Parts: sequence; C-alpha cells; structure tokens
Amino acid sequence: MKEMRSGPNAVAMSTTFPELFDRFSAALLPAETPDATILRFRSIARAIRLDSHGHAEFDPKAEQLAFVCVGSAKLVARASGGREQVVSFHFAGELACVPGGALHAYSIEALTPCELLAFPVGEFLDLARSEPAILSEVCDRVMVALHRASEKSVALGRKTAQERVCSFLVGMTERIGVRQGNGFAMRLPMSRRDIADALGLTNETISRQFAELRMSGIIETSGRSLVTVPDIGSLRDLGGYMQLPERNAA
Amino acid sequence: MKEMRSGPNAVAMSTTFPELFDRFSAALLPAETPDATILRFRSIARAIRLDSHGHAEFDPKAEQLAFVCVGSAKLVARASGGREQVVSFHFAGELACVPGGALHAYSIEALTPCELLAFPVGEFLDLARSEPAILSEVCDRVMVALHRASEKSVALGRKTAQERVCSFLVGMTERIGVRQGNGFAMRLPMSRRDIADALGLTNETISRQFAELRMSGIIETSGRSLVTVPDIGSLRDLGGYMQLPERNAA
DNA sequence: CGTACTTTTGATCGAAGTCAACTACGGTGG
DNA sequence: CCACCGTAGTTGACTTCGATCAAAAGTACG
Repeated sequence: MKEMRSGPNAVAMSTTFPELFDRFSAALLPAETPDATILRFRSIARAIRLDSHGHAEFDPKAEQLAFVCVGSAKLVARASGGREQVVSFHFAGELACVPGGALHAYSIEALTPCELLAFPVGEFLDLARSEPAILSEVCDRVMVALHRASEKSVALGRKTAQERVCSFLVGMTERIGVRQGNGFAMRLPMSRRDIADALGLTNETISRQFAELRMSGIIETSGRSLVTVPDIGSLRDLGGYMQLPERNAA
Repeated sequence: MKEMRSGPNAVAMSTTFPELFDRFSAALLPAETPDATILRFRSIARAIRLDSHGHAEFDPKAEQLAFVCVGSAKLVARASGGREQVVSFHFAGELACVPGGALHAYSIEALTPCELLAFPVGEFLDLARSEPAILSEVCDRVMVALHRASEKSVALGRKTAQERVCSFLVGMTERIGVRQGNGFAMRLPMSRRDIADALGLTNETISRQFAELRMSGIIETSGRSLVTVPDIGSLRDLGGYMQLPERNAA
C-alpha cells in the first residue's frame, strides 16, 4: 500500500474513482469481461490525481502500468546529477509503462491537471491472463510504445537539433493536431523545457529551432503553446526521415 | 510471400527448419499448446539464415516479430543521409520487434552467423490469442524490450560519451558476461562501429573511451572483441545512473 | 604470409551547451 | 478590467564535447 507516493502538487479533484475506472474499463476491458474479473481489476487499481506539474513517484522496484484517464502527463527518468530525460508523453486514453528495478529513477509528472489509474504489472497481467482480449489489447499498446521508443532513439542518436524538433512536431500533429486546411493546429501542453528533455537538447536550443522554423514559415506560433503547421509535408521533409521508396496509391 | 528479402550475405546453413522451430516453441509455446495451434504457428514462420553481416529487409508496411534461434543480431533503423541507428542487439532466445509503417527503414543484421524465425505480427497475435500463456510471454518480452529502450533513451538523450560506453558495457555484462572473480569477461560480437551506432557516437569516440577505461584499469581488452571487467562496481559508478537510495540487504 | 579491414591515435572543426541578460506571456490581485 | 509580477521563453556571446578528417597500427582472414 505504501508503494505509491504523490508529490507536493498532488491534489483532490472532481472525478470519482468509479468514473475513472469506467474510462479505463471502456478502453481496455472488452464488453464480455465477467463482473468478477472487473471487480478484481478494480481492487488493484490505485487512483492518482495530479495538479498541473504534480508528480507521482512509485516504488522503484515495482513496475507499474498507468492508464491516463484525463489530462496529459510525461514519463520522466532521472539520471545522476539531476539530469532528466522525458521518456514519453501520454494523453488521455493512453497506457504508460513505468519501469521497475531500473538503474534510473522513474516518475510520472502532470503536464495538465491529470488523473491516472496505476496498476502493479504483475497482478495486472495475472488478471489479464484470464481474458485473452485484454492481454491482446495491452500487448498492442505496449508494442506501439516500443515502436515510438525505437523511432525516438533514431532521433536521439543520429539527428540534428532541427530534425529532432521537426520529428517531434510531426509526431505531435499526429497525436493531438486538428486538421486545418493543408496543415494542422495544436495546443502543446508541455513547456519548451519538457520538449528539450524529451529530445536530449536544452530549452535554449528548442527556442532557437522554433525561431528558425517560424522564420522559414514552416510553423506559426501564438502564445506559449499554440502551434500551427501550414503544410505538414514541408515539416516532414525536415524530419530526417528515410525517404521511403513506396509511393503508390493508398 | 514477397514480404521478406534477404541481403547479399544471406546464405544456406546447417540447422533445419524443424530444429529452428523447436527452439522457438521451446522458448515461447507452453507444453500444453494444442498440436493444431503449433502447426499454425509453423505455417506462418519464415526461416531466415544469415551469414555474419548478412541482413534481412522486411516489407516496411508489415510489422514483424523475429525470434533469434541461433547467433546474434542487431535491429537497425536507417534515417536520411545513410545514417544508421542500432535500436537493439539480440542474442539467441530473444525476440525482436521490427516496426512496420514507420518513418525510418528497419532491418535485422547478423553480428555472427545467425538464424531467425520471422512472423507477421498480426497473424502471430491472432494465433496467440487462443493461448493466453503465449500472449503473456510475448507481452513480458515486449515490456522488457520497452524498458531497455527507455533506459537507452536516457543514455542517448542525457549522457556523456563515457557514461554511454559504461552503461553499454554494464548492460552487456548482464546479458552475455561470464562471472570471473569480482567481475566479468565477455566476447562482444559487435564492432566498435556497431557500438557507436547504438550509442549515438562515432567509432573513433568509442575507441577513445575504451582507451581511457583501459588506462584507468576499469576494463581490460584482448583482441577486438574480448573485454574483461575486473570490478563491475566501478564500471557501474561511471554509468551516470541514479544513485538509488535503496541500500538494504537482498 | 600478405592483405584488407578494423581499430587506434592525432589535429582541427562545428553544433549544441552554457552563462547571462532581456522580453513577453498569462495568472493574480487591486 | 487593468496593472503587476513571477515564470517561461527568447536572444546573444562564448565554450566545449564529440565529429570529422587523416594517417598509422593491429587483427584476423584467406
């Protein structure tokens, strides 16, 4: 029971536990799941409510699955010397895997007010085993996370600052962008610093890259968080991606 | 059937398909799996035999699961300008996830002569759904891969060259090292260049870091591939890891 | 035993980091 | 509603770590 500790900004909020759990079960538990199983998932779920910038630390030995019910969050790893790496960003409806027994310290931090359900992986998978459809859904989601991590390692390992920023923006338009003519508009919930920590850069470098992209008309910004991309193609061209030979009709 | 294309070094080798498949099924299919299911796995498995440095390209649209039956391999992503990132190394008995529909081009390349079984993910998971134990095992392995990727992104995003090399060596001792007194010895199947491509550095930098570690007595080397680590603790201290507060007895 | 490739070592360069100062956004209270 | 203030973001000057370019030395292969 002591395995989760919430940070200073952890705060009571509106949504009730049943409401949170409903969002989880709507997303991950198939309709035909027996009530008994649902109840057992309920009994291992732990609600975490975070104010903006609030953070949740977990027992470093116990791996967790965290379902984001509302809001958005980042999964952060800490290395020596206070260095932070944002491993992934997560939006409502997504599942985050918080490693246990790792050599870095992981935590989940809220980008916006945020409500999560955390499950110890072991017990979660034990239950899921009784319902292949759940296991299959979890497996799919973990694979998506792995693919994102693979793509990201290319950026972190081999790309320039500009390419990293462009790939980041391409990825974000796909996840939270709303179509706008030829391009996209989006409200980024994370700070320049968060972006820097995700891309292995500094906030100054992010700022400079945003400035350049603004100059060349690739993006427009308004306020701290609103970004519009008039033409997603030119942004993608700057992402350092492999030019795929496939060019046939969909 | 045209989804897999083997490179110039793909070559015929000793192990027969039934032998390869047995290794796969011993690792991933539980004893109680019905013969019909085993047969269906067999029918979607595709054997890939690679000479040292041979490579296998896959249909970029179709995600694959590749089980390494014998030998060792690297999962490589290619970005524009011929840049390569080694996403992960894999040894016999491990499962590699080759992303499909990605913005980079992925391939598997042999470090040593190597034999794989490749499965299209969709069909694989369809079959696995009938046997929760298989799904559960795959899920576990994919999570391990995700954790490694998370830890690696800390290295790529926030660590110095020396810290990256030390974390790499720490990870390798855990995977292929053989205990030797206080430390470990191992034969690294990958070249300096492979290590560089995995750590987001150059082969020159790897060479220089190895030289420094040799100087300070942290490692000893013999020939190109033999590395011994007299004291794993001092190597770990240089890895830039979080100094975990946990210091209690096991 | 020779030869081709990998590794090592050295010298120089450049992209991003660091340090510092200034600006502007957006939330709070008057 | 507007003025104020703290934080986040921007911009500039300089530094640094690892990349790049080049050449020598070492391995392991035929």
